[in-house]
Amino acid sequence: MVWRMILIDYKDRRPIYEQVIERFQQMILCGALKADEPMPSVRSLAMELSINPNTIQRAYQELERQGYIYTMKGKGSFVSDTTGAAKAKREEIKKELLGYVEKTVAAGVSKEELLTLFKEVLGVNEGEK
Amino acid sequence: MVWRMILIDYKDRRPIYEQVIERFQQMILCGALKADEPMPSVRSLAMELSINPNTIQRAYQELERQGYIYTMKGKGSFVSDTTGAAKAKREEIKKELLGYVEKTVAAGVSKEELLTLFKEVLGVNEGEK
Amino acid sequence: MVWRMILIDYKDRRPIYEQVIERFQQMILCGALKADEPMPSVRSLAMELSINPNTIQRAYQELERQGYIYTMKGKGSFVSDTTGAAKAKREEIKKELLGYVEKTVAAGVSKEELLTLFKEVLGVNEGEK
Amino acid sequence: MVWRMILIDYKDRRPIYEQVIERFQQMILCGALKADEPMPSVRSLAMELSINPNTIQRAYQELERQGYIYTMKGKGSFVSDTTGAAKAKREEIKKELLGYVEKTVAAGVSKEELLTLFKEVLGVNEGEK
DNA sequence: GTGGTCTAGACCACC
DNA sequence: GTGGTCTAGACCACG
Repeated sequence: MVWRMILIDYKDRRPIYEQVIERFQQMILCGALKADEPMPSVRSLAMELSINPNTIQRAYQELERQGYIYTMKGKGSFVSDTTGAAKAKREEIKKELLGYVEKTVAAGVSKEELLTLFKEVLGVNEGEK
Repeated sequence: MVWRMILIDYKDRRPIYEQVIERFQQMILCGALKADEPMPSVRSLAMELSINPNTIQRAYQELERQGYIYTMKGKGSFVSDTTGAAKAKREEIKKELLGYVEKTVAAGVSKEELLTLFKEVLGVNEGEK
Repeated sequence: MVWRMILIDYKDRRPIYEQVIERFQQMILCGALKADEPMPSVRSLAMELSINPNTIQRAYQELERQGYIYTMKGKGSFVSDTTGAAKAKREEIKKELLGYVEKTVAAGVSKEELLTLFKEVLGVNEGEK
Repeated sequence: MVWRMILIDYKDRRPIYEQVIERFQQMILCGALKADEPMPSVRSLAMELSINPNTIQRAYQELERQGYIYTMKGKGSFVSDTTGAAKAKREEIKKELLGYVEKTVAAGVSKEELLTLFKEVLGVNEGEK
């Protein structure tokens, strides 16, 4: 069962359903969940996570709306083909990053300093020829 | 009047008082507001932003609790000396960045790709001939 | 219902929300409220004490910030595990005591006299034949 | 000038006039200020402490009401004879202590533990014969 | 049902 | 004038 990879952080300020959505997005985009693979049923996942089924239901609805999964009545939900969605996701990341950088720079951190931080976190040494 | 720099985004999901807090944190950390400078009074700022005084009050209390401002009863609130706090803030940014990068990588974006994005956003051309 | 133990003293100069905070701190630290036990809901406690829900809400937020309780959105607030916090609290008490003793001594009361007072109040007869 | 001993703590939550009152009470009770000695004038003390004269005025009024000083029109304020007041003060301390101890015990600290703390703070070794 | 945010308006103590 | 507290009542998101 892959679903054990879904972890709820109750200390997180974000609602549970949003955490579930994000986790599935990640698993689908990174290829851990392949296209047309079946999603766990709402009831079973809810039970496994000790969460209200309504919450899972809401997450699935949103995932379907965003095109990550599709639903076949009476059969269940399945992973969509998201080869095209990856590009959209990258644009989203860019946008998010931009907003974040703006805030950081506004707080008085120089761009050079920020870049150094990025490299440090990513573990990239560029000085090597 | 510097306070015109406080802008409320009603489309933002975050509560108003949190936006106010963040904005003042930025202005104080980047040096736009100097130590011992008076903050606008709760009532006046509330009126200027067309916001309830209680909301501003709450933001100020949190700013005081975090050490960004201090208040003298009957006189008003003033900017604290935060020369030392800047370092703590940078550590916080680092942590935030780390979490963000983890999420992005989890979604299937390679570290190299991410670094390229960073440089693009920061407008830094490093390897350039 | 344990909540009847919360008593508001309107003659007390301190604000209501602070009294509520202190009372719960005591009950949690002395073990009257066990970890993971549910706190009364904001609305119900407010009604029982004939107090505005906002005031209780403020107390709960502060208690959460101080780590005495945690809250699950839509479900309620619960008592945190504070086995470690007890030590910190004792240090705080020591500090408070020190300040108090300093003031008293500054007013001209001798240390010996003070100690006698302490014993009297605590009901301890130590040197007794 | 003895008045340099008056220190205002702006971080203290208590109002300034109350701090002034307490400080003078201490100095009078411990004998630093003798009976019939002149108090500093409202204006001069206000100027020295960079405080609004109204605040000093209020403190003096309260001190007079409590019998610590007396005022002669056109001449100024003077320290009262407070040999009898010392006893009253001690009773007040007892009461304050009692309330404090009650709170501490309510928080789960044992009486024995508290007494040990008291001795430690007071620097009294009683084990010696 | 729960907690979280916000408004409008009031009263207080302090300076 | 200032900040601090409280009330009454509303709306929202969450489970």
